[in-house]
Amino acid sequence: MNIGEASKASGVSAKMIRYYESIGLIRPPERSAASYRIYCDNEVHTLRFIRRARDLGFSVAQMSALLALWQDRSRASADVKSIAVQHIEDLERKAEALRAMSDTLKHLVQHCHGDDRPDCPIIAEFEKG
Amino acid sequence: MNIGEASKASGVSAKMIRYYESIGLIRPPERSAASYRIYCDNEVHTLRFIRRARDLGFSVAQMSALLALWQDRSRASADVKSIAVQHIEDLERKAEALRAMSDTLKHLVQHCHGDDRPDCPIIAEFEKG
DNA sequence: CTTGACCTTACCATGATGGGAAGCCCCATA
DNA sequence: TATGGGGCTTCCCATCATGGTAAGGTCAAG
Repeated sequence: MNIGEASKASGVSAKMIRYYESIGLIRPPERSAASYRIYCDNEVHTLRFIRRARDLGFSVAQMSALLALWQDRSRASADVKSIAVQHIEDLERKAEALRAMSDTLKHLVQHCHGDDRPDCPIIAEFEKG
Repeated sequence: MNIGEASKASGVSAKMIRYYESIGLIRPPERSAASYRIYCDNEVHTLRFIRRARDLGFSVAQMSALLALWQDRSRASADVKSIAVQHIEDLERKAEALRAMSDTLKHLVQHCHGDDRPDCPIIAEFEKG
């Protein structure tokens, strides 16, 4: 299977597959005589694992840890859980920060008449001492 | 006022002040004989404006538009409002995406016993076909 | 054999920020 | 007056995950 097919089968772009290989997240695959990367189902399986983790916002470093745990038959589920819990906290902290910004802005927007006049509480807020 | 003092007075790091200048968000200030940047209250005022907008998550491009509107005495508040409304939508979309990720993960975490056993629905989710 | 689709590597860009090095400058204190 | 420490300058590099592009090799179908 060429990289294009592996990409389609896994949902990870060819570009990112090469990138993940270059940073050591995945192992270099076999190569054809013409230096084409050749993937087997096993590797596509790994790529799908990566895609799912990535879709949940895990960083490359976290994915690397998760992959190691995945391949460790004697892993403790507690180890996986602690990575996930940590990540949930990160996600919630970030979501909360965004929410706080949008709440502040919504408040300002509500008080902006939004017409042809220059008077604007949003600008006033940014300008204030 | 040197860049360090302007930084303290505005809450924008010296590094970022130089960066904002380099990309044209702010005008190059006067220079001393020794090429030191010299800022006056006016410029610090602008920097504070920038910091407030940045703290609400506006991009440099948006801040540039907001600065132009700020300095335009005949602006329509509708123009400011529309930038803000657009940004609120962006923020909410991003917050929602993070929230969705964390909800999915929380669900998985709840079903992970998190002990010494390798059995783990989080890993299982990433692995599944 | 040609053509088009695919692959390879290598480099550049994003956005906002920080880090660091090399060198110059200014002020206060000994 | 000399010196030391801290601040300033520019320039380059790194982040993080991703995309783009260019130059060149390869493969398969017609």
